[in-house]
Amino acid sequence: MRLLIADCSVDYIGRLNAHLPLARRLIVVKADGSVLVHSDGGSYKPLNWMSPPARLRIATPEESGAGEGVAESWIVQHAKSDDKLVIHIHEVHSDSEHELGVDPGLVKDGVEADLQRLLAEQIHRLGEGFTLVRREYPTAIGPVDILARDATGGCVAVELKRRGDIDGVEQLSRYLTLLNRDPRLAPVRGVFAAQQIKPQARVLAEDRGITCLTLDYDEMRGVDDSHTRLF
Amino acid sequence: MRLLIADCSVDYIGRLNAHLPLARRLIVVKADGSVLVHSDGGSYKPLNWMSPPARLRIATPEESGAGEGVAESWIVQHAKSDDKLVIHIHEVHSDSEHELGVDPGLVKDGVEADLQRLLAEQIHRLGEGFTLVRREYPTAIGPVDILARDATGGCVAVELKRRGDIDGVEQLSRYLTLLNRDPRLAPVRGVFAAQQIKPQARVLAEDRGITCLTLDYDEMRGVDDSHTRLF
DNA sequence: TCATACATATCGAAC
DNA sequence: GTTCGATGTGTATGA
Repeated sequence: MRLLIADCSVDYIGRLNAHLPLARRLIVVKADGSVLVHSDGGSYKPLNWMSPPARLRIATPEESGAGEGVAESWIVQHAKSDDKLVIHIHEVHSDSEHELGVDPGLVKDGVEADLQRLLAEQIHRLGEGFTLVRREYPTAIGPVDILARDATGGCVAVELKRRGDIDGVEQLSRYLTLLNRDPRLAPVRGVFAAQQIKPQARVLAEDRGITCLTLDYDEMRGVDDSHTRLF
Repeated sequence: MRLLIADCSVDYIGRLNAHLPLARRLIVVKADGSVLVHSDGGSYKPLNWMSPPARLRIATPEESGAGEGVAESWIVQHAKSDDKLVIHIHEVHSDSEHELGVDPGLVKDGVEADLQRLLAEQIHRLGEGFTLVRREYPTAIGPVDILARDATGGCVAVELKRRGDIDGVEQLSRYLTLLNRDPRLAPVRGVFAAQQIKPQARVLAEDRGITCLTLDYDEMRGVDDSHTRLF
């Protein structure tokens, strides 16, 4: 990994054109050829970048047709498309190279898959007497997150989201339309379950006769003793 | 901006929990308190991060309950939520501070707005004899990208995307439902136009009687002479 | 390789 | 402030 602090102007030419005027910035060149250009603010998204795999070529200012004051021009070419990042470096304030090695990678907990596993194990949270039919119940347009039966044996399709917005309700509606065409299942009720349900999504869901269920992940994880808080 | 190359383990505790085992990484601390943890690969997204505004506090290993070999523990606390990033630093290989100043910001050209402008100018791409009613036609649930009339005077609503997926079809369906309640417009047909339309989206669109139209942005831009390539 | 679904998304504009 | 829509979305997973 190479780290550069430099006064530079940057142009991206590809799916769109984007230009950065001359300013002092951080430039990161990774081992896979990807490049990030960061300012001292914003969030984790760089001002401009090139995705891997890419190749960095250093051109003279004459070759790149750069203007006054350019010491070096970097041309970062994406390996599989015409996307190109051109960095005109005016002045370098810091330049260093570091060996990092391969990263062991990130371990996540609390994503939708975890919610689904917990709700399947704690299916009673849907209501008294509910039983699990199966997770990822397959349909022609994709798998339903959870299929269950209520106390009276009626079929219930559950769409699970971390954050419940209008798209999730639409998705569940499509599944319900399909499932209700199956005489072995119909009538199928819908439950929209999420850690947080947006008001607009709740209105749409209830308008379509879909039940909304807010899930408390911490509480559900508390019941399941295989997890402990990290900090 | 502070740049650190260090052997570290990292934990994010917030909307979910995420853990990074001990390895050598780049740590960037920005002026607004945001922190990025990058490996020497992947893309522009850090392995772990904290969004601004945030505050960095350095704790002793005893205080943070860190294990063997930890020299310093950084606790990065988000200013407006309970999100927290904890970095246990084992060994520092490089540590530097740099003044960058405020960035003048990015100038973009060629996003969906341009695609919309081009299609409005080249409305014949919808079909022979089409005429533009207006762009951003207002409805109660938001503006329709383009409203047009076909050769027979029939009303046509166009939803425009760079990448056409199922969400775009749902969005257009909502507009069509609403527009068809207006007796001055009904019946209104739908056209789903995108640079690339996903198979799943195409199936759903055609199931709902919506016409799909794939747009060639380069060709449309070629007709329009107000754009020139930068490099 | 391609298609699909999820994400600590981020970012900007409209309201 | 919040919500909605776009993003050069990125990333993992499964067919």
